[in-house]
Formats: sequence, C-alpha cells, structure tokens
Amino acid sequence: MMDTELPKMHPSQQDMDLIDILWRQDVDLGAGREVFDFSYRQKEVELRRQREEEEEKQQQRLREQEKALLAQLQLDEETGEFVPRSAPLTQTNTTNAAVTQNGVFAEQDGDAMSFDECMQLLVETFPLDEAAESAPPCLDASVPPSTDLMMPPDIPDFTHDPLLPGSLDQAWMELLSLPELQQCLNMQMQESLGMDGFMKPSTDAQDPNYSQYLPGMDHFSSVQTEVCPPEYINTYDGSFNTMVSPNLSQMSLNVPEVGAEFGPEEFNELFYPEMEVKVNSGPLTSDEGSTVSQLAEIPSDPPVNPMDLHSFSPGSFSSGKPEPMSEFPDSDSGLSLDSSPHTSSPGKSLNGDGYFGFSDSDSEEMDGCPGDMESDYAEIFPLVYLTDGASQASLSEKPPAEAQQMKAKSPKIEPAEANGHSKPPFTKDKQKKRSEARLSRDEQRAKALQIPFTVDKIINLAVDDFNEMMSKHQLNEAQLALVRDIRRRGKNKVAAQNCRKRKLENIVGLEYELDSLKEEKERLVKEKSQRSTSLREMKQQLSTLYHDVFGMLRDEHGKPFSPNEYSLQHTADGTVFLVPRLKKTLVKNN
DNA sequence: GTAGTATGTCATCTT
DNA sequence: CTAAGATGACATACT
Repeated sequence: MMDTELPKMHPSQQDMDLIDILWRQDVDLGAGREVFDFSYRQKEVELRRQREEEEEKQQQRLREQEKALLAQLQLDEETGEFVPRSAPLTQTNTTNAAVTQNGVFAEQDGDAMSFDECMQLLVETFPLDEAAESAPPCLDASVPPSTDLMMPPDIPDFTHDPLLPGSLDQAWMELLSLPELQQCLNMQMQESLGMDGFMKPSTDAQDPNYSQYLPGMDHFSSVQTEVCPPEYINTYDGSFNTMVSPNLSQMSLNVPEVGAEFGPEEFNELFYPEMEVKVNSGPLTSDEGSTVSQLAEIPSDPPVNPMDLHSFSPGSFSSGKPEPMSEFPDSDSGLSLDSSPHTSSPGKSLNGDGYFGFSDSDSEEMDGCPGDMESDYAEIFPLVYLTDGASQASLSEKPPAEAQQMKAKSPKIEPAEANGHSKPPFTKDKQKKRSEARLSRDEQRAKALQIPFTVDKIINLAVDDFNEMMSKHQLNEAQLALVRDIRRRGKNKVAAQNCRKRKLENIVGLEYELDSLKEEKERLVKEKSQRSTSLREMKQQLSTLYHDVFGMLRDEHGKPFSPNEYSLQHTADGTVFLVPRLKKTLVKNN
C-alpha cells in the first residue's frame, strides 16, 4: 500500500517537471497551447532521447528509494498480518509509522547513539570468546544467507545502487536508528547472548520459500526458528527475516542486508570492526555450526557486481544442467525478489504454499528448462535487468508462473497465484511483468525445444544472418516451426507496436489538421465578414456618388432629370451615359 | 460486473 | 513467389 504510493510521488513530480519543460520548449518554438499535443508528438523523436534520460535518472532514483524502503514496506505488510506492527521507517513512512506505532518510535531520534553504545557495551560485556559464540554467529548466519540466497536477487538492484551509495548509507543509518533494533540490542545485552532457549519458531515471519528453493538453506530456517526470539522476529520479521538469519539479534538481522550490498567484509569493517575479527577468525560454536561452516564456504565474496552478471553468458547458464545454487530459478526470480520486498510477500507466509508462482510453475519450468531463463533474460534484455532494479525484481518473479500459464494455455491459473499473494506489493509493475512474461513465453518454448538461439536473435537477425544461423544447426521440424513462429510473432509484435504508434500519430496529426482547418475556417469567416462590410460601405459610397452626379445633371431646360425616368450607366472605358429607364427596358425587351 | 485501454497474436493484404 | 511489413480483428489482462 504504502510502497505503491510512495514511488509514484516522485515520478509524478518529475513527470510534471518534464512536461513543463517540454511544453515550455514547444512554446518557445512557437507552438500554441492548442497545438501543444501535436507538436509534442512531432518533436517526440527529438525529445525522446532527452526524456529517456530524464526518465532513466528518475527510475534510478525511484529504485533507490524503493530499495531503501522495501524492507520497511515488507515489514508493514508482514507485520500487519502476523505481528503487532513494528515500524519500519523511512522518511516517507515515518509519518504513518509514527501514527500507527506506539510511543516507542517517537524516540527514534537520537537512537544512533544508543546503538553505538550498545555495540560498545556488547563488546565489553562479551569478550571475543563469547562474542564469537553469540554475536558472531549472528553475523555469520546473517551474512551468508544474504550472500547466498540473496545474491541473485540483489544483483540487479546492486547494479543500480553503486551509483547512489548515499541511499544505502542512509537506509543503513535508518535501520540502525530503528527503535526495535536498539531495543533488541538492549535486550540482547541484558539477556546476554545465550539465546539458546530464546528462539521459538516463528516460521510465519520466515519466508518458507527460501528453504523451498534453496535446499541448502533449509537448516537456516530451522535454525532461525529455534534461535530467534519471537519478539525479535515479530518486530523485524518482514524483509528482515527473509534477508537475515533469524538467530541474530536485530542488529545481526540488519547486518545481512547491508552485507549483501556491500559485501560482508565491507560491512563488517564499517560497522562491526570487532565483530569482523570474530567472524572471520572463527569457527562458530553454538548450534549453528553448520550455518557457520556454510558461511565460511560462502566467504565474504562481495556480491556479484553488475559486470559479473553481464559476463554471464546465456550459454553458460543454458548449458542445460540445472545447478541448484547458481542456476536455481529462484535465484533468478529470487534475484529480483530478494532485494525487493517480495521476499516477504504476505501471501507466501500466509498461505505457506511457497513462493507464488514458484511452487508449481517453477517445478514445471525446471523440468523443461532448468532455471536459466532468467540468466538468458539478463543477456537478452540486459537493459531491463540492469536498469529496472526493484520493479524488475517484482517482474521477474512472475515470469515463471506466467510462462506456466502460457504453456498450459490457461490464463486462469494466474488468479490462483494471485491468491497466493493476497496483495501483490507492486501491482504497478504488472504491465511490465506481463510483457516480460510474453517474451518469456517464447523463450520458454524455445528452451523447451532446446533451440540453440536466443529469441532475440531469432527475431532480430536479418534474413541472411538468420538463415545462416539456422543452417549451422540441425533442427527438427518442431524446432524449425517454433523458430519460425517466434520470428513471425516477434516481428509482428514489433510491427503491431509500430502500427499502433503510427495510428496514434495519425490520429494526433488529423486532430491537429482538424484544428488548423477550424482555425482557417474561422479566419475565412471573419475575412468574409470584413469584406462584406467593406463592400457595403463601397456600395453606400457609390450610391451617394451616383445621386450626387445624377443630381447635378440638367436637361436643356435646366431641370434635373427624374431618377425614375433616367439612370446613369458607364462603360468599361469609363464613359458615363444618361440612359432613359424606359428606353433601357425597351432595349432589353427587344 | 462493465467499460475502456494496452498488448499480443492471427489472418490477410500490401510492398 | 517469398519475406517482411502493415493493418484489422480478436483475445486477454488489467485498471
């Protein structure tokens, strides 16, 4: 709810600005308001580039914001469902949160100090040994999961983020300043880190999907449930659960998120110098040994960077072996999902039937083509992936499901999935999702038949190149037919888009023409009126002149001629005759 | 539930 | 004649 609204705010504002600018430009160019639309269209080509740049910047900013907010947003949804809402908080959300939340939040400001103090206290209270057991475990657990699970999802976002490091920092600071976090820290300190009995299963908060999709992570979830105190979970659940290892304190919970973006090492250096030592140094004791070991394995590899993603060639992914970790479809979808609030999508937790779309569709998809789809997408539509960050994330989750639909040819499946998410967090992206799904449909078909080309190539290659490409591979009838269909559909799709665009432009052009004609008509009517008036005046003058001249004429007796009996007529050469009316009529009659 | 819109797809015509 | 493009008509999804 909040998330959808917030993002829109910025765009609208910017859009308005942009429109304003464009309009002003048009005005400068002499376009009137009436013709604004049309001129706008006509200059579209010229302005498009500019607009796109603007939009891209805007989108990036949006993504940043969304990303920063995602966690909290998720929190809202999930908490709303499962737990007393603890408040996530971003500048934008703060207002709402403050209203809905209890007094705890009122104290947000000035919490930063408490956090530092907490850390200090923690260090003091728990020598390295203990820290290794308690705090470090949290970090470890949290970090690894984030890197492991979230890597794919984060990547897209991450690619965007580098440009705006500030946002991350800000989000971080916000997280750190969270009252819950502080509270947790305090509690943790008080209770010491011996959280053994602490945790009780709050799987609700936890995202079952991860375990489902990431076999390796199962133990994580279990560990979480055991270790994490319900209160903590409740407060943080949402995005945090999914992203962070549960066993950690709030702090740890937050950590993973950051770690995912910065990489564990960086994160540790920044916020947990001491912790870092422990984590890195040590085999983790406690019940999470397994997790720890995983962590160790999963090292503090910095999250994959954008370039890395790019480097992934479809071929490598589509090699055909489903690799649970790297290839996992979830990773793809998760890729988008994790970073986005989706991870915490309420639907999942509530229904418990696993990730929306992933459960069934994934399995199906898997059989046909191990989840390399996404990777392929990344290659085929790199821009989309790299530029679309958050929104894309939401999109990516759907494709599988939709693809399934397509396969089954039963669009009705979607509603069922929709149920899965009682409320899709990012409905605004649905269009994109849809289009993406469309593309993925052919993609999936191609995958299913193991067609060795990308849909992109199939569609966009020139005839000669296409034929050459086809000749290099032995394809069976079905494959050939599919390739032809894909090419035909792809080209027709583009043609349809062009056609519609043209039609729209024609309509706009005709509207403009209509306006022009109306204006001209008005002008002509006005001109006619003026000329009519002028003519009347001239007639009047002529009449006056006539009477003056006629009145000055005298016959041989010095008497004026009667206007009833005579009239004045003039010839082309300017000669004027006095013609008897009767005579004239007689002449005429003759 | 309906109307309007956007988009993909197919059939057909045109280039 | 074929391929590609253009376009009307239809289906579907979404708002």
